[in-house]
Amino acid sequence: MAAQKDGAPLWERLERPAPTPRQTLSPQRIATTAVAVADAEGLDAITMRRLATELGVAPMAAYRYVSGKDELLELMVDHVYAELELPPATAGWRETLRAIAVRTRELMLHHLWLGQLPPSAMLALTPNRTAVSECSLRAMTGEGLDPDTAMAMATTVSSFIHGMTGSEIAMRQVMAGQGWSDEQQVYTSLAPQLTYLLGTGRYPSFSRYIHEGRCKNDPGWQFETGLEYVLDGIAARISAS
Amino acid sequence: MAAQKDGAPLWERLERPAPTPRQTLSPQRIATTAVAVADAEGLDAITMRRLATELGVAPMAAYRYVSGKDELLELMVDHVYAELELPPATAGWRETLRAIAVRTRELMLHHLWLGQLPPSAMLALTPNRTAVSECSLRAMTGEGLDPDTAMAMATTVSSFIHGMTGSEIAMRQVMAGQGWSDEQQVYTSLAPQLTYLLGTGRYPSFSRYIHEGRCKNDPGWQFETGLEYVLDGIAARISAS
DNA sequence: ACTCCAATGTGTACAACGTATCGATGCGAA
DNA sequence: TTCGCATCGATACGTTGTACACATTGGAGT
Repeated sequence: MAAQKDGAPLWERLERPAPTPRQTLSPQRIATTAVAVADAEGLDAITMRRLATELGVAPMAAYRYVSGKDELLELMVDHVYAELELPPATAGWRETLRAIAVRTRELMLHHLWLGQLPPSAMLALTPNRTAVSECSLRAMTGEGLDPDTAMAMATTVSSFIHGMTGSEIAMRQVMAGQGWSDEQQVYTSLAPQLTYLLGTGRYPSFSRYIHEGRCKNDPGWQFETGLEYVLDGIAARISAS
Repeated sequence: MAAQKDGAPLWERLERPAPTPRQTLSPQRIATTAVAVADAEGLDAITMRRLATELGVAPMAAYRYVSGKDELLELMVDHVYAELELPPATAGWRETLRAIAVRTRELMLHHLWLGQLPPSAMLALTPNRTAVSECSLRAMTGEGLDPDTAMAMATTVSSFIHGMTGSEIAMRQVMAGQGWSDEQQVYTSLAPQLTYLLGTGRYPSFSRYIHEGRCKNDPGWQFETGLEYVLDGIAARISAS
């Protein structure tokens, strides 16, 4: 618990003036370099030691600013979510949710490690992340919905985003881990698994999709198609009330 | 690569007869004990060493059956997905998808570690897991949809399931990590973060939900409500075609 | 201008992890 | 019985997160 001189949460500590102007280290610098490393080499490259060397500093130095690796990840999450540009308050609920969905997916694809976060960092209540929830929640309550329904709708879209993009990221991750660059190459290099399973003849529909599907290589199409399904379902409930 | 005497995938190796009847160890026994440990103490408790002591065996013994920790996780995943009872082929697409959704959620809540899997295990193509995909895919193709659309619809529901249940699990995980048992206690013990953020006044809609929402403590309601939204959206597309 | 003290970064250390390597052992075929 | 191989044991290495104690610094109060 080296980081907190009192019990205040990370974000409150962050907003009061820097304790001392001397520092070669700061939460900002820690966050940006950690994000740079994670973007370039994946989440596994994020090591307290690696971070320290990257900062030109002793292994334990960063512990003055984050209480441990979990808080480091929270810091990174909040840092990248600042990139996400929120739609204006004048936009309709559907445009708002769609924009947030598309941009969240882009954000996650720019920072693949967002798909591998441990539970604590996954639902960490960071300011910039909460701002996104606030934005979609406001869009729904503007339709005159009660808070519970509004939240359920926003959460539904959010769950779809993270589920869909999460598996898209997992796919890329596995690809990158093997050095496969082409997505078609995955289906042929994953072949030992795939051809065996399909060869059992127990998965006819799945097999048919593999052989006849045309959009296998386009996660973007799957994402936007599915997103419209979800938004349609929500729209039906709104117009019905 | 101690596990494969040839390059065959895990599941193919599994189905040919046991190499030798002597063994005190077997993939089955490894899977069941590993799942038992993970269920009781979380995924972090799954250690090759811990697994070995639990099996009453030397630390490296299990490497004879799985090539590493990743394959161990795949084995565990496939093992628990065998529990999932699939709806009959006679059921309609909506009943099929709903049943799979509800039961997948139950499965994940019975095995919380399913929400924390690394990317490789997350999208691992295991037999029992593929059987689930096959089932929902068959339900959709039965509606006369082309393979791509059928897959997009099945994937949409699947993404919703994993996104929603994933964050529900993350919540429980954080609770369990702190020893909080009551869910109401989370909202008051998460207070340092929450009250600070809400105190800034920058999140009015979010704040209103926290204070006025009534279903905050019922993830089951959120799940089933959101699921109906998603299914409604899909139904609209099916009847429109 | 000098002192002091809290804030800051350093150095060392430990337990636990995944797993490579090699040696011991015991079963089944000959 | 003997051979050979599948199986399991023992030991070891490099890496991880982080606890702990120490050195250093720079500004506030005298």
